[in-house]
Amino acid sequence: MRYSTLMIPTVKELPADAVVASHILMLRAGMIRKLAAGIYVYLPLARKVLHKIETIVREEMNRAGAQELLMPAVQPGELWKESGRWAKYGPELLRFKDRKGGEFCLGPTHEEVITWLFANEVNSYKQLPMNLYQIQNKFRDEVRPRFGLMRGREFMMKDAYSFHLTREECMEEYRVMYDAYMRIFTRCGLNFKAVEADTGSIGGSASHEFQVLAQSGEDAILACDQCDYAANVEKAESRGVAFEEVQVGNDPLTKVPTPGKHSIEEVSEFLKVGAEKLIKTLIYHDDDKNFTAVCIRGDQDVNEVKLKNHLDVNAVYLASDDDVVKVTGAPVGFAGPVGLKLPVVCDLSVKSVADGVTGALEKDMHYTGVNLGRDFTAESFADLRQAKDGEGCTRCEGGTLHAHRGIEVGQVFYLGRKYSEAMNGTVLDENGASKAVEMGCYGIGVTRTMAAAIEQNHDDNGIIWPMPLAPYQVVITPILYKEEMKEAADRLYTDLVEHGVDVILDDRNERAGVKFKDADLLGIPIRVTVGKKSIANGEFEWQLRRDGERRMAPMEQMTDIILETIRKEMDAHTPTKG
RNA sequence: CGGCGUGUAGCGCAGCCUGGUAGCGCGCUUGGUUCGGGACCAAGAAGUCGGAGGUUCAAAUCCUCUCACGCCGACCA
Repeated sequence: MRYSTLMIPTVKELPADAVVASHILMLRAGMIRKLAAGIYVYLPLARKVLHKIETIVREEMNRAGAQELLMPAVQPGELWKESGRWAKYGPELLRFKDRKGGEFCLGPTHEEVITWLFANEVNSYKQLPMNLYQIQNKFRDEVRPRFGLMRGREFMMKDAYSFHLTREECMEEYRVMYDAYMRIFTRCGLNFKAVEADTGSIGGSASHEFQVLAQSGEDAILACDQCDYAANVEKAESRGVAFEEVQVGNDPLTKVPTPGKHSIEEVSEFLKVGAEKLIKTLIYHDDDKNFTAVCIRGDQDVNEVKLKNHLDVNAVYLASDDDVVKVTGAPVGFAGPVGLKLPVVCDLSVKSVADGVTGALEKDMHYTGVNLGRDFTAESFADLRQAKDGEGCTRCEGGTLHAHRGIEVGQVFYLGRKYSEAMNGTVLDENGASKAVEMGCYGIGVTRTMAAAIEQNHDDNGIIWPMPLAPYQVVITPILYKEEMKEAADRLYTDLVEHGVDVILDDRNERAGVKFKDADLLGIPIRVTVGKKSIANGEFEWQLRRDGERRMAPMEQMTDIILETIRKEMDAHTPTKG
């Protein structure tokens, strides 16, 4: 394309309300414009990148045997009531009524619709397995959209749903999708990790997230340096302070005054005992205000996702100050399991505390010499603690977990029969018996993937696209678009176009500096500079955006060199045959 | 949802405290000189000062309400 005909409104100044690199750079490079909070227009350059991501996604999904379809963004509330999510999904579900007062929503995801379709159209086990996907805009009314495309309200997503007669077949498909995702993100040229994850509001029981590693990522990940174990911290396990056997001491249970000391640090310092001798007691409640006391060693933190799963509730909330007073009889800071009239669940770390210290359910008082089993009992034990950087790996010998930040660009779920049972997703098996099918679902945030690619690939001058995602592979920059420079640039441009290269000819009547700055900002991987002196020597000057190093090439070889460079760059991101 | 903040030309901002002609930079248009890392000169176009109500002779400026947007936070006893 000729630059002069393209709509690429670049801007020099930093956008006022953008914070992260991808947001700033997409605004500056003329890729996106905000229409409303978390809602963006994708300008031609962004649309091209999205097309490239979509193409990779389609190729790999098709290769894995999935079929593309397209479902409506507008969905009847009826379906959501049937699945139970009309009530459960919360305010993120954008609801509205049609003229007849019928309830609808904008689809944040499509389990309901796909299951409806499946229930109506598929009747026999002979039609299984089946995997259907679409690429479509989703709407989630996020509490706080932020960081440009990283957390938008309307965003492009590839969502796939698979149906199987047995759990085994479903898990097999899960593995196929996992592999397809590995190939997709590899082909996108991204540095990413597949990590074990919690299943969240979608439901189900097995899940991996695909996280693009970047400092600005919203997710925290722990990954082993020895084996391939990696998990979202929400889910991560570590070899930490779990004890099989309860440690019991001999000190008597003693009530001691601890005036005004309510934090772990304060109590620890005041009583001159380490935080690992304290048993922290936190009061949580669920949506129905059922209270539970959670005990954990003082130097550890509760992982609320693990707690939520252990209690098998929709959500857990730390009790308010008032509620704490109501259920423990003492202000915040003095809760303890001894004599507490609430169900107590303990993290495994509590077993390691002998002669511990806890709140005494009385203002300004703590107990010392507290022993599990002797002074209090737990209703249940579970791994409820937050795993931390530097702790041991539970999956291998000697491995250590390290923290990373990640941007979740994809997730695969094993759903089981959650939706099929709720919505008549059944087939007849070979014995003629009706069976609810096993389902999996598999998502990729297409627009977020674009943002993540920029987070991972940029410098002070702009974006540095990996070749597979670059909106254009080559930009030809004539110092002046006239006379011999124009002729040489035009010839090279025509030649590259004929060879199928995605190329921009910067034919604008701008000074060279302007064109260079824009080329860098847009992040085009290869730039050919057409200058008077070099073409007088029969040469083009060219460089890679990645290293900026200037190279010279005989004019007649330029096309071949570019084709070869593109090929190498693409090969570098081609997954090994599998 | 809570806290803080911001809405003035397409973008970035000043003006508001102390009411009285709406301004600067970038961008845009026209002409000219330039031309290897965001040129220069000259002349222009462009704003219901987020919206509604109020105070006042007079409101971008003061008051009330409202909308939109952004940042931070969402509790570890």
